[in-house]
Amino acid sequence: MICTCEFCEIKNIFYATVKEAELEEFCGSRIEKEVRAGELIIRQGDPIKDFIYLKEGLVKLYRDTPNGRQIISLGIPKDFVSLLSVFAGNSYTYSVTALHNSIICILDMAEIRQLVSENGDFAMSMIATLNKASERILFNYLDLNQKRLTGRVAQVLLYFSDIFQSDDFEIPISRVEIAQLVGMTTENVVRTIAELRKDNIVDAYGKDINIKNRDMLVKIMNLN
Amino acid sequence: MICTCEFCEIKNIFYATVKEAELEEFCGSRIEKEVRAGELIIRQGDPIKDFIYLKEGLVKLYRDTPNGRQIISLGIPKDFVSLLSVFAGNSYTYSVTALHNSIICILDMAEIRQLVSENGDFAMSMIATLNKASERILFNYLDLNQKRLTGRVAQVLLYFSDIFQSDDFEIPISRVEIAQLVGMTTENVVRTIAELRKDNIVDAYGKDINIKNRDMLVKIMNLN
DNA sequence: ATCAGACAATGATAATTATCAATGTTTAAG
DNA sequence: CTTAAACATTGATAATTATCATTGTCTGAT
Repeated sequence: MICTCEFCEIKNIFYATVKEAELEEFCGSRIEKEVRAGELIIRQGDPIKDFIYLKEGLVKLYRDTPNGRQIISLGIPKDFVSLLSVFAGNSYTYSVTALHNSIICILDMAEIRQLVSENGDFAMSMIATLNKASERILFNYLDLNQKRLTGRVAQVLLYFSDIFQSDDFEIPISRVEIAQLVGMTTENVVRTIAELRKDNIVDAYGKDINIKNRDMLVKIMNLN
Repeated sequence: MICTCEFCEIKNIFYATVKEAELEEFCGSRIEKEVRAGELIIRQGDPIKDFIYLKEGLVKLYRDTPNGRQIISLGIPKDFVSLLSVFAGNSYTYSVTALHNSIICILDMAEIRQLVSENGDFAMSMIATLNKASERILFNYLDLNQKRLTGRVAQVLLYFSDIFQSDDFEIPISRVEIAQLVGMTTENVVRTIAELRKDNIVDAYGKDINIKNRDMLVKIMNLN
């Protein structure tokens, strides 16, 4: 047996739905790959041949337009990095780059398609997962757009706090990238974080963040 | 045979993928319903029991939050009105209301699920369609957020022009709804349209719009 | 037909955010 | 270890957008 990752989401879908023989065949053709922080995993415009799953690490999904770069979302372990457009189009409409050193699992898209076609339960799980992920991204955006800058920054900080399960963490992206993620200028990201520091709501030295007053930060997120 | 709509998207998926007997059974259990302009089709929070397809007319998908209402997208004929969250959650995360008198086709969600499970080709088509629709909505939002107010209004007007295949049409939504669709205030929607009129780019009397200088309108959409 | 409530329009003003400029700091490549 | 490039910071200012106030207009229910 080649698939040994205990908590692999895809494998779990399989276990629930696929015969043992299918699983082995499938696992045999997958490629596990280490990527370094900063390394490009998917390039916007590239043909979609693989289905990519994030085993370990942290990545950003973003797109470049004539008007600048927008970060669409971050991917954490167990996320399908291929999610938008994999079943819809021929080429990727966004890029993916590793933020931390990461391990990705590369599956053949044709095989995934075949599995969807042949295995109804697998298809259902796949639809549900993709549906959930794209809804989360969309609604997150809708939420952001109702907020002012302070609220957006608060939301980002609380998001990271949630990912790292701590009030004390290192922001995995630069100020520039925060700006691209929430749709504001870099200068205003800096200023807003400085404000939060002055108001004693967070400690912030560069990328090190400590949330000192979570209740207030949540209030700011909701009111602005 | 009960399914007689010549251009039904769902039926077409079936034809390509489903046995004749399945199709008849399925069609037998569908309900076709007329809804009047203004009528609520799906209420945010309601349990998801049906899968709804728009045969005729125009609808809006929107959600209400503590900070106000946001229109997520408009649905046109052949759109799946149930798209976000149908396969992901138990209840609708958004509402749907008819803008024009419309005809919807109501299918049993359990039957759709069963078909996905039993019929791989159907599953593939379903994934592709949902994937495409949610990507369109998301990227449309990302586009909007890079634009200033003038650009957003220009984009909306061109969008309607595209739906109605004419430079001369009646906006199907109010100024208030345009504001909810593109994330700006009603006052600024009014002002922006007034600007476009003064600059001789559109004629606008109430809901009647005539695009007089399409090239310029496209430029405004792209530059702002 | 009329009347309340929603919608539309416009101006004045305030609040928010972006832009521009300048300078300090960190980081990665050689 | 050094150095250029990217990143971060801050202030001043301009541009954009929202808010508030007021008035006019349309529309659907009685």
